[in-house]
Amino acid sequence: MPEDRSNKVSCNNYRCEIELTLEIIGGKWKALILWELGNHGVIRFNEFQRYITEISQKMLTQQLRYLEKNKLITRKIYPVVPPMVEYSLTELGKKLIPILKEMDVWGKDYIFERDK
Amino acid sequence: MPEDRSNKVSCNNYRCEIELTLEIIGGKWKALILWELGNHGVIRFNEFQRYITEISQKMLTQQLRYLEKNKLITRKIYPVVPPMVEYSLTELGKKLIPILKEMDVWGKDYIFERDK
DNA sequence: CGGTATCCGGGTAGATACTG
DNA sequence: CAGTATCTACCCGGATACCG
Repeated sequence: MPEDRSNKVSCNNYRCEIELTLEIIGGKWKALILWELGNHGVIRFNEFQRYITEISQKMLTQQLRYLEKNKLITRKIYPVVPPMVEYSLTELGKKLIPILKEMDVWGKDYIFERDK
Repeated sequence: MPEDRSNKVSCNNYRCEIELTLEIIGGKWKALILWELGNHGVIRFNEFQRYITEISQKMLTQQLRYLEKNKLITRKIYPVVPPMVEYSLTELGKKLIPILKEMDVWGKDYIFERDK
């Protein structure tokens, strides 16, 4: 799975933790997934598809696996028929939410200031 | 220049300001460039190449143009020989630095917690 | 319901050469 | 010094089909 760059983080200098953080929340979907989990607490797979309507099944699965592997979310499987899977934030993942909030605030201010 | 996505930000819902912010600081180099500007104040083109040794000339130019176009940095040209160009943060760009700092802090904590 | 597998196009980023 | 120009490789993400 090419999504998993956790072993090839290009850390050559002291600045690399920003690069690391950006690798984890970067890309088109991961921050949005974390944001929704921050808002709703627990989300099932098909609920994600309703919250983030534009995402494909493949990308959703791929990004959820990436976030799980990097310990930002947990995946809880209920052995029922039909299958039921719930996703939620880990403690590490929860610590990211304030940063996402600030990015949201900055983005709103940016639009306002840029267009003045 | 395909770097410029400012006209095709995929904003369909209320969450899109995170997406917007991520488009602006996302990718491999932009956050790093802003971070260096936050540290040093004013940076010349070839100084960037010393601070961020892995970046190619092409990508540096491309990313600087993108950031300038989106009003996060200013480009000051001195009409001298040899040419001298200085880059610095705009007010909008400066507001981004605290977020980058927090991403740096989160990244360090993440490494620590993840490996426990 | 919650996934996998496979194919495919387009854009990102690298290498190299050249320039005012 | 501070860039352009061009050519190329790779991989991200979309579409579609299938499965336990």
